[in-house]
Amino acid sequence: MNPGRPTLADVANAAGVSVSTASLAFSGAGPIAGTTRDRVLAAAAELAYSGPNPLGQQLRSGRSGIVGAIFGDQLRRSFRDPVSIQMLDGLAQALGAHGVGILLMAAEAGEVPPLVSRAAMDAAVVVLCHEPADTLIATLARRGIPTVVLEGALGTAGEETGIPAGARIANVRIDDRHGTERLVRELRALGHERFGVVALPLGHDRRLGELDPARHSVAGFLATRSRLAGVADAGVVPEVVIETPGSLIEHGRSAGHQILSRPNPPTAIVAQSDLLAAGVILAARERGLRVPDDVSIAGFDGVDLPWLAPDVLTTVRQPLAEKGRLSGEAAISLIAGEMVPDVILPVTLQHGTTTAPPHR
Amino acid sequence: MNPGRPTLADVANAAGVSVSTASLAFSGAGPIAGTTRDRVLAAAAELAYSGPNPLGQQLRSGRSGIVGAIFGDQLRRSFRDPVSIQMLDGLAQALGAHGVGILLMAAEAGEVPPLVSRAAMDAAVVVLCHEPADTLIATLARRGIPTVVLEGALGTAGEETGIPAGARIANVRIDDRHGTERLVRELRALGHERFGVVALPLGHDRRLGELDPARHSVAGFLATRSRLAGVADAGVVPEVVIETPGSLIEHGRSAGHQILSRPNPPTAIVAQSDLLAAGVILAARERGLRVPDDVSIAGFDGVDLPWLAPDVLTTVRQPLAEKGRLSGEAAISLIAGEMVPDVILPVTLQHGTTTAPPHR
DNA sequence: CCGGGTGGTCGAATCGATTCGATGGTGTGG
DNA sequence: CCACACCATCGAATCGATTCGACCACCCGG
Repeated sequence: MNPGRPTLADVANAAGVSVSTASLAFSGAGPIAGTTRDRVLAAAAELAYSGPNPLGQQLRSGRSGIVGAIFGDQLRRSFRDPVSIQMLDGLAQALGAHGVGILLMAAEAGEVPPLVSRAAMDAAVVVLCHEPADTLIATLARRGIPTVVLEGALGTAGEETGIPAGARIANVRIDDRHGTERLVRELRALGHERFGVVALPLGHDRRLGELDPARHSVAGFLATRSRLAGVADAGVVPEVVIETPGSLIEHGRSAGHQILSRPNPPTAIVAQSDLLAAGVILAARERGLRVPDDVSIAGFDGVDLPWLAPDVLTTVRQPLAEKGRLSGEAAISLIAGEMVPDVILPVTLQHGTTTAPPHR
Repeated sequence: MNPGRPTLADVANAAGVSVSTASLAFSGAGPIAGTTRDRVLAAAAELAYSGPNPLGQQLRSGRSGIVGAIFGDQLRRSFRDPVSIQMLDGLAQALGAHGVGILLMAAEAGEVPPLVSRAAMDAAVVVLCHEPADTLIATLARRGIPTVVLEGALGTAGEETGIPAGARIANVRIDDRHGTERLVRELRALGHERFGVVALPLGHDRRLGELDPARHSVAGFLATRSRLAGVADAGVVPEVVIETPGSLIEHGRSAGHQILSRPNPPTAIVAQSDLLAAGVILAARERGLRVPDDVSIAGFDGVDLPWLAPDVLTTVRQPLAEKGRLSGEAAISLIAGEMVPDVILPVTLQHGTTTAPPHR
């Protein structure tokens, strides 16, 4: 401890009042005479006392004033995707408005970072971006920390996941299934019949390449991952599905090359994120293919990609900052002990210049 | 407070030992019989006690296990620049290795966010990216919080800035002045004589346009902002300096258009960041200018810009993750009460395809 | 057989604040 | 002039853990 730093008791002493009175002078809770308060504040200034020690307040109140935000990868990678950042920004705004801080944590590859099991938090927001998070959530639940799960698996509520029954968990997600379905239906309406899909990571193994048939059948994949269940809903079975290690441009680029180097490649490529789609577009450009004349490419998220000019990506826009804000408010409500209903945010189709009828 | 959550006292009670013994069972500090420890742990499991309450530990130890990271803008904007993110990633790694968490704070336009004056932190890292931060640093100093300042003004140590004398402050910066000088010298060696400069924000007002002569003369500007003092060191007085509201692609693009639309524009444009330089390149492309044949463009930072292909930016690379790591370690040392010497990291010139001899 | 050392346990103080109930004093209304 | 009420202040308990010094019993060596 910083030795010699004055405490409230020192200030009270110097001001000639009791500790409880000095406390009132700072908190303003309870009646106190103006002259007394001034005397206390003067004494505080004299001693260079910079206000009540937050640790004492926290122990007393049982609140740390902190919400943990847990991301599913190294920050360097998570934050290269504007999706995470816009989310985080919305979250920061909502929590900041309540004077609550954000404790940043990165959970690589399904590990549970020590901070998750040890740090003081009033609530947690799990932002894994499409990775399973059961052990993480179970750890938080065991600690009794209310948790907001973003885009979590559908059956988060106490199943055989090791998550205790009474856990206070709120879910926030977007209607990605419908969004994808509408996108794919439009592509079909344009005349496309053969599709390629570039998918976000399906597990913790982070591989790049065609769907591993030993672990996921195309059908099973379409059934379990809601963002792409919409593909099946639109009546499409993709010719090829490439799994990527993350939502980054270079992964999309590699996947794009893999798809476009096939003999007679699909005429439409649906990527599970905008960055992946941007990578596919770069790959197409590198192969001398014109977008959308030779191949249509669509993304998902609706983030700004100014450098993609002159192309404007056709995509499904989700309200990212809004999602962050709602998560923050859900966390605040959970802390206040309120029940929080699950939220499903709508998405909107956004037409760009990267999709068109197939060339024949 | 979460009512009914068991405390160490409850566990001790259930195990039939004293509180102090129960504490030893968890912390492992001090002698304890194996059988006793097992009994305590069993009782803990029985009661669903998930380990000592961090708030209690924190008060007792006087440590919160948290370091604040303060950024100079909305997170949404700060984090669109890979510079901040790589820094943050290095910081997270260094702090994570010591079990210390990062509390994220955004300080817009010179304001001091409430968290800075109220939240519990053992140290702070101020990452303002070239904005003045005196009031912020003074606030932290008044609270007795040791602080690491990145790329701070040169005279941070207790001047007439309102920063108390005994403040424990460490500075980490890069040798940007030399880096810029070397870059500009190379451009001159290539034959360039007329330069344009795209600058990062100079104050809190965040304007876009030519240097406001009422507030900064070109000479004064070159003298005070170290990253560009190097331009003067190289013996160059730029023909035009455009001030931007931030390090973003679109700002660089606007600035680029402003410079390139002049009659007889400069042959070389030096941007104070890679994102700004990328924006200038986009502007040049939009105007039908060839880079580097018609205009040479250089940046600063050395971040990956895969989407700029086929161009590869000529730039000055700074070790960003390393800078973050060192800042984290500096913070840890400060917390431990050690003195931390200022650090100046070297930069390296990185040749790309965006600079060449001027066209005549 | 006795004394010293030691390993294990416990009680109590401590960290820094908040808050409740009690007390004393003053002012006002009847 | 008395009594009631209310305002300001204070003392003490409390939040949940850590840690220091005391203590007890046991073991071992002399």
